Amino acid sequence: MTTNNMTKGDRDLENTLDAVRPDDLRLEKFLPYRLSVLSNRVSNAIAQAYGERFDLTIPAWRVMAILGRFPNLSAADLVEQTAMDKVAISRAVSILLRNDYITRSEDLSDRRRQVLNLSELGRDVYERIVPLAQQYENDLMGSLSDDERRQLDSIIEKLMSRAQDWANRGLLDR
Amino acid sequence: MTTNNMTKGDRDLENTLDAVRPDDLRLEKFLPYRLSVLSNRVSNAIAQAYGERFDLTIPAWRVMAILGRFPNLSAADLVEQTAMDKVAISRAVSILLRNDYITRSEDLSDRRRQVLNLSELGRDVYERIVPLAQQYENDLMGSLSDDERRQLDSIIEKLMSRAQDWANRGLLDR
DNA sequence: CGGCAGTGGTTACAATTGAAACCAATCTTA
DNA sequence: TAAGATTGGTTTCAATTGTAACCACTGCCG
Repeated sequence: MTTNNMTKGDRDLENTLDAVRPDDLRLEKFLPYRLSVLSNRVSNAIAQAYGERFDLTIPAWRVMAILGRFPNLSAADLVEQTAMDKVAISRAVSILLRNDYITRSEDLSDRRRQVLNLSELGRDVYERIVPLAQQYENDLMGSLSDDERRQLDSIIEKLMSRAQDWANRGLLDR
Repeated sequence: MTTNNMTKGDRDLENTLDAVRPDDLRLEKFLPYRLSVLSNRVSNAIAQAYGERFDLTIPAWRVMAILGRFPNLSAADLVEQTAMDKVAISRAVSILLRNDYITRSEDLSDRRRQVLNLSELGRDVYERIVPLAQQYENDLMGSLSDDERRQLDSIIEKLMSRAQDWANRGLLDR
């Protein structure tokens, strides 16, 4: 999968959209590219729905989604749960505080920590968004067969852990 | 947007990470979220590889990937091929020109258009990146079974077209 | 105790991205 | 052929995001 065995002459022939060189990269079939396009399309559609209705960014909504299930978390706990970074969490939290969607209280046993929770209002919003989110997901999943749905789960899991490996010890030499 | 059918008592029980309310959203199983995390991990790893070695952003590399297969395209053609927007293309092109990876020439039949091509240098780089890109892809795909690989292709296609529909006529009322 | 390494969280600043305005060339149509 | 509409492409400005520095507090070790 390394060398490119074409002559220069071959190449010169190809100056229309139909010409495809054998060893070229077919971007539209390249997994990282497809993932990125797919993910952006999905995220943008959903971000728009959240944003319009509730003045929430996606990171802010993620924080709510976690706090909805797991009360009394600190920002550091959220970092762990969401794979978002410190700063993103901090900004999301400040949006949510501004909207009165969450409350923040001191942790007396460690005065650096701040314990976060959904407020009454926040829980209301949470309970209205969850079905909306599920509707989007159902709509997506609705385009798949049962078999595909099952496989997708395991596929994502595998790809995710492989990509995670890259992040730790980089791929290749490096 | 007011009611909340849990009692306060219910809620107070749940202050550990193990507590899960039945109708909550499980973010870690939520497809849009997983796609986003996966795509970011993959893109970041690859962006780093391209960037370090060749001073290329991902958009810039995408432009090269298309020009490698399809010579003599204009920026507008690239927009069509890549699903990137005008501005992103324009910026990518200017990076590539600065690096002497592509050439730009007037289209005499329409003096608004500028015809783009890989330069000699650009083609060299292209031919070195293609195997690198394929190596990343193979590594990812390597974690899947043959069956999964086949399915993934069709799954992505379906999800993509569903998400595309959203972009056109928005999901739900709106 | 007193210092100092590590943690929780925010702030400041630079780089990236997106939206809209913009300029120049072309096309349309009267 | 002149006026307005359209297209190709760039620039500008605001919003978003990432990185690094930073402050306050805790915990550890002498």
